[in-house]
Amino acid sequence: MDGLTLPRSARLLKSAEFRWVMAKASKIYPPGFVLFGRRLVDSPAKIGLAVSRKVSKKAVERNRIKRLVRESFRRYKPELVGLNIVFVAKPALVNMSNKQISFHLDNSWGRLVEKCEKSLDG
RNA sequence: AGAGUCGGCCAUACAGUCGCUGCCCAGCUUGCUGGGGAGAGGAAAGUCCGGGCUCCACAGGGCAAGACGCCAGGUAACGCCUGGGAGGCGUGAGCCUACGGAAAGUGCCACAGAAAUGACACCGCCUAUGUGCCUUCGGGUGCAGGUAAGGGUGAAAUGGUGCGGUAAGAGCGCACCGCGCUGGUGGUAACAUCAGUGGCAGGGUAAACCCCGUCCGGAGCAAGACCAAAUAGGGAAACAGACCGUUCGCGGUCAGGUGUGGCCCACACCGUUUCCGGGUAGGUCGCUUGAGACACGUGGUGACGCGUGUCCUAGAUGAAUGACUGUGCUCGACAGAACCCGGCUUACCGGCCGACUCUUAUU
Repeated sequence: MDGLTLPRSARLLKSAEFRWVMAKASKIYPPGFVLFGRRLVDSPAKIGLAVSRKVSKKAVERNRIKRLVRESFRRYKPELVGLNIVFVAKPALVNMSNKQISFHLDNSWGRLVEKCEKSLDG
């Protein structure tokens, strides 16, 4: 069970960190959201969330999405070492159930890792 | 038992594992580990009112704009709440009311109707009055004139009913009701009620302009206070290498570093250090002890006030309160704190408690 925690050191907390990732990121587009990934040597896996009021005007909906993302990221964190990730939600997520969103998230982490490896080679 | 009214309360529950954010204690490597304990709502929402708090402005006062508008009270304050009055709805418990002014002025009111407010004579009614005609001398009828009782129109036609009165009628007179004025009585008041008096104001609309009265400086926690990298620029001080001159203020000459270049020359750039002030990223405070919660007592019809005791009950900031598993049932609605309170409004699966009303039946 080691490593399945989500301390603040595993979060992107500053706008500078967000800009650094977005500036030169590998992107994948699963249904309802976008993942930006960028490799940083000697860094733990880090995630930053961006769920704006454009996605939903209801705070409950936005919280629901963020909680699902954090939970999925927490479980897959050991496979994502050295990667800084930014999650950007889209309005389509509101109409999806918790199970659907979790399914798409769980499938996306691996694809993001592959994409980053490729861009590193190229 | 059924139907209903009002008030209050709850918001899937329990257990286990993992995860997140503050707080307290201990340890060390000072941001981690271990332990303990806490962690969304009745609306946290809409941001529609009122206040606290912060900064700015401000001698005093006025205008404008806006809100409010029966009376009294409660409150920090309110556009809120409580009690009362008036009007309306309901068999009732109860509920609803933007409830000041239309004899200050302006605007608007289709159509219909004879006439729409300085009212009006279409039909009808009248023959008392003036006059013409007819006459069987009873009267009949035209015109003038009188008449707002009746018909008809309209949202609205100078108050309603009855009696008297009259040529027919009319507040013309009278009684009761309505309205205005004056006074008495009850009530803090709104208002109620009684007596007198005037024959009687004249449609609606003020959530149309408006008039009267009351209240109101502006911006908001991204308020505001503090700490403070890197880079550029500002100010001050010290040190400015060697030599020469000096009127002791300084002046002159030669050097230094970095970059370009194979190198000399050359070209370009640069005083150094320390401190000060402003200030960006970032950080800290504001930030949860407060018009506070609960219990008891007490004053008040009540909103609420007072007294005593006990308690501390989220504080995030790229933004915490979640995930999984199991069990139970009525199968779980609307929905997530963001400086803090008091209200209003809107959303909502349902459940529980208390008081009361109506209908029916039984004893």
